[in-house]
Amino acid sequence: MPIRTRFAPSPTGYLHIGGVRTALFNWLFTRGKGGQFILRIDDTDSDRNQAEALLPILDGFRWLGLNWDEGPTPDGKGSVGPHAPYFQSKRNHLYVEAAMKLLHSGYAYPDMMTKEQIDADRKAAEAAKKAYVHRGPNRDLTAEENVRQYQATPKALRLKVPLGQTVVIDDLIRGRVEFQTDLIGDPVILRAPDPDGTCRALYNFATVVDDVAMEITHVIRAAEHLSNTPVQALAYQALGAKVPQFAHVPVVNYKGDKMSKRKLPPLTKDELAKLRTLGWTDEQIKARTDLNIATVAYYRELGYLPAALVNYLGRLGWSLDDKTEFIPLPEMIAHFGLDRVNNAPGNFDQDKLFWLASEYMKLLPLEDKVTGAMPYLQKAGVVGKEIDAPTRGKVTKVIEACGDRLKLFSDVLAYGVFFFKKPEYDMAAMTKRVKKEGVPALLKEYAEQMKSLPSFDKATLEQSLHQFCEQKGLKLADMNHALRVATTGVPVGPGLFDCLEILGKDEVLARIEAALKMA
RNA sequence: GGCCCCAUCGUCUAGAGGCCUAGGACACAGGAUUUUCACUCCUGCAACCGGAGUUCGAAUCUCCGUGGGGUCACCA
Repeated sequence: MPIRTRFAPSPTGYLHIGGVRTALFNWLFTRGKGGQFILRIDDTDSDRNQAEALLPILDGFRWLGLNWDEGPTPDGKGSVGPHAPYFQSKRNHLYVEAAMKLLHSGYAYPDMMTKEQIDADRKAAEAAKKAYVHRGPNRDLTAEENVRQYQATPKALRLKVPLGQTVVIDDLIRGRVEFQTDLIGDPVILRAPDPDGTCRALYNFATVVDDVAMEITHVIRAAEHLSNTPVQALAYQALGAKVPQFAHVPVVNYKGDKMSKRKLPPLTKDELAKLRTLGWTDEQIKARTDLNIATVAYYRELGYLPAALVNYLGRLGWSLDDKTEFIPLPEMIAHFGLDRVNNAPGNFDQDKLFWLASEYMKLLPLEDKVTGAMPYLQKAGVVGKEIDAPTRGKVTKVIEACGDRLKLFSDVLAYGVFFFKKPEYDMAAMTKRVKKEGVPALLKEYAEQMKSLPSFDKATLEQSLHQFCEQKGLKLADMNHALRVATTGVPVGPGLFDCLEILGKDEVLARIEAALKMA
């Protein structure tokens, strides 16, 4: 039997880091074993703007390279696969059907107790410091009688939890976990009818019905679902279906707290500042409620390589061996196994992700770096929408000059905006490097010399500056700093001679002149 | 509160009784190289939650604590 796993995101409008990690484990597991990975949309309680809220999730998956064999169509409007539709909101009739089957076979019963009664019982149990275990009176009636009552007055349908049993879950990550059925209240599987007459299923039941229908063999999900598992296992049994293998992966924390998708941490001042330097306006930032350190979109906007995020997330809670950190996707697919997934929750560490991003960037071909960095220059407004050959050529040179300094695509702005617009002078650096005793005169003199240079390539420039310094009895560093700040405005950047060559003679001379006016 | 899960450097992890003086990586701190920064290369800092037990021997097994988390909905 082929391995089939699934990931069931809710259309929330963004792809959460923790969710991706879980999805990735599912995906890796099937890709390594030749199975199928299914995307099923868990939209039972929200039907408004569904496609719109789903798209960012599908886009995120595509960006990361996590493809699905069955699930929604790329536009999020339809379904592809033998078990369509893959939207739970479109599958309610199947849940009702399954619930009716359980009612007729005596595994489920209509609960005639009123909400008031249940609440009172619950309070009484709490007062007595005992666990409240719901058992509706109808569970002791015959199936025929329950069917009759349900047809007369449809109420919420509950699963009849067997008494005095032990449910054993052999979890692929946790090992053997046992639960006593006497502590599990009869769960509602189908709600009482809505005003319009539809009876909607509850998550715990819908999931089981879908997993059975879609022939899911391995349920790999977040550890928070472990407590739901016995109820679901009971539902499988009642349905007469084979219980799948379960694997509960540890949750992802952030600074020690759960990186919950329900309470996304707000952007910090630094993170906001970062986006602003990329050319984002406050309105644009505010409009993107999905931008947040816990969402995939945030890293995408900052110019992280998707391969780095995948590598990072794959290593969070799973290890290949005692030393390997850099694990490209093909290797991860080949070696991933649930047996090496950790039990303890892990903390999401932006530093390590950043480091991996730089490692992947180092290996990226120059052309790809150019393509990846271009949108940032465009967004900053220093490069037009249409990229002509000279522009692309210049950007290529800039990226090349940036070298390993470029860790994220957005770094092109940090290290290279001044190639595309007049420098914004860092006054502290100006004071330190240019407005110094004797420096303006030296700059002026060297500028004169540059005018007569036979060519303005970096080798010639380097040689000429060395010569100049030697004649003047200066250290190269002195002129270097002064020239850098005078021509780029800032104290850090690509190699000086790279900068000068890319800027070109006319621009360099003009900038030195401008800087001297300020000095 | 009941039930369930978890517990090694600040962080991610290796470790399935002797290979552990606890290894690697990120971060951090020093240093080397260098025209700044980045890269690279060295070096350093830094952990088995506590207590009993089992054993010749325990980070590893057992029990009891402690701490953290999850879950107990006609939410997902």
